[in-house]
Amino acid sequence: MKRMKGTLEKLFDLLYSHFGPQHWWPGETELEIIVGAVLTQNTSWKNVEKAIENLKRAGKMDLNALHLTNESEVAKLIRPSGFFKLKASRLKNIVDFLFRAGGIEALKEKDLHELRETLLRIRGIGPETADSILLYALGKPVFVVDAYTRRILKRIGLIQRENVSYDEIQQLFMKNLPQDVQLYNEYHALFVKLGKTYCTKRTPNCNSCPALSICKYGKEMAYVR
DNA sequence: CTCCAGGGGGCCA
DNA sequence: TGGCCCCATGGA
Repeated sequence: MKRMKGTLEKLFDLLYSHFGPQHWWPGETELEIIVGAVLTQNTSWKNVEKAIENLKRAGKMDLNALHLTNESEVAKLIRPSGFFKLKASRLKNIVDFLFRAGGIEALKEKDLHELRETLLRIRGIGPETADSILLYALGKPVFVVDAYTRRILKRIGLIQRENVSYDEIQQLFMKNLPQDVQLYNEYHALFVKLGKTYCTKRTPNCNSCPALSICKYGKEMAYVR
């Protein structure tokens, strides 16, 4: 992997000037962000919204309430987000952890590296979910890599292989950009925006993309072999 | 009808 | 490690 200081900043500027600030994560509270991070695993955000709305309406978007609610009841409420039994179990795992940790606020004091490792040990919390929680709920400078990120990087030619690891992509950004929470927040959100709008699987070329300069720009260079 | 969506874990070579 | 399969609803 080559060094590419400057390149990623320019890509960010192109995205930001085209789409503007994204005001992420789409959730009102830290708990809601964490819940959303689990529910959106391989699931469209539209379906996640319905599940979150169900939880709110039932008065369950609250750490204590959620902790006291049994798993099958949670499963019933989050049904629209798919994989509902699996996700009810995963939600219970993270909620129990938060409860035992003394609440979300208490987590912010912990060492970032140790906290990430701890989150990754929870069943159902993988790298993307952990990093989403760290960045968007806890305000830690961690770059989130998701399916859109991969697809966009691949399409504009910044990565060439199909099997570039999560950590490899994350390091690409974190080693070449300042460790800035607000920058990482916007960058990932902008990738999702571009991904949802013009870089889906159903739009395999960039011809309809108004941010075409991004594609042309990326294709001139390859950074990850 | 088929394909896809802001993953993660288990299993096997 | 790396590839496959499973989990499941709702929209295109």
